[in-house]
Parts: sequence; structure tokens; C-alpha cells
Amino acid sequence: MRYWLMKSEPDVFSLADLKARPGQREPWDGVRNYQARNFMRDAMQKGDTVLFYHSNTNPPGIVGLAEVASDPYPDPTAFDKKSKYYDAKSDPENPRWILVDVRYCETFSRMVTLEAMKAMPALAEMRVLQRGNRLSITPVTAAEFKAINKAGLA
DNA sequence: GCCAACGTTGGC
DNA sequence: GCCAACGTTGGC
Repeated sequence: MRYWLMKSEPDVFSLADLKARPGQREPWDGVRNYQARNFMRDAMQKGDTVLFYHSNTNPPGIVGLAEVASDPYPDPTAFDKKSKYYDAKSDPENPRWILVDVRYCETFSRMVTLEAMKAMPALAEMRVLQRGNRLSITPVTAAEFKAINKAGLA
């Protein structure tokens, strides 16, 4: 069982949107960064816990939990010419972009803001808090998850 | 809207 | 394979 942080702009796709989806489940499409793709393709497993982070909003932070709900498979938006995520260089015979489905788990009773995270000693080494980090998917340690989950349910 | 940080692209 | 130019991310 592993833990992950996944960023989404709530204007585009929020945790509430995930909750409202049929089956409370959605493909995490549109990732076009190789490191983030590699995490989904190579390291995620069904049942892994996802900290759902809202970026580009005020305040940014973690709003709740989801889980990995599928094995990795090719991102269909890469082959859809009408999608803004269309990538002409992704060959259907050898797909460049891989995703997993995520499923809604719960909404924190209290959002754990970026500011609060920066103030938590347990998160001093957390990847998403390191300077210059822009990765939309990052691994989270069990200790980091525990600290955030506790703050979110407080 | 600004801009620092970072990833990708493509000419050479 | 270098690196300048460009595009994107995301906090503020």
C-alpha cells in the first residue's frame, strides 16, 4: 500500500466533481509529464491512497482522499484530436501517455492548506513542499500521510 | 496578472 | 549533445 499526492485545478476537476461522477470514479487524464506518467505506469497499484490536492486556487491544499481504482492503461485523450490533451506524437501502437482511474474516498472535515502543511514538522521533507517542485503527482510517505490525514479529520 | 522555476523542443 | 527559446505550472 502506497500513498500519493495528486494535484488538480478545481476549476477543471475538483474532488467534488469526482464524488459526483457515476461510480465516483474517473480516469486521471491529461498528464503530460514523464515523471508523473512513470509514477502512474510503474509504481501505482490498485487500492493505493491518493491525497487530493487543489492547486491554482485560494487557498491551495489537500481537500480529501481518493484511491487508485485501476491498473495503468493508455490515456485515450492523447488520441482524440478534439481533446486539448491530443498528442500527435503518441502512437496508438506504442502509447506515450498512461493513466490510472481514481475513485472518491472522502472529503476532509478540514482542508489541509499548503500554508498549514509548510508549518508541520512531519512534512519538512515532503516532496511537494520542496522548492521549485511542479510535479502534479508525487509519492507520499506513510508518516506524511498519517500527519496530513490527522490534520484533515481534526 | 506576474514571474520564478522547470521541462521540452529543435537548431546547430 | 549542447543550450537558447519557448511553454507550462502554480503560488502569490
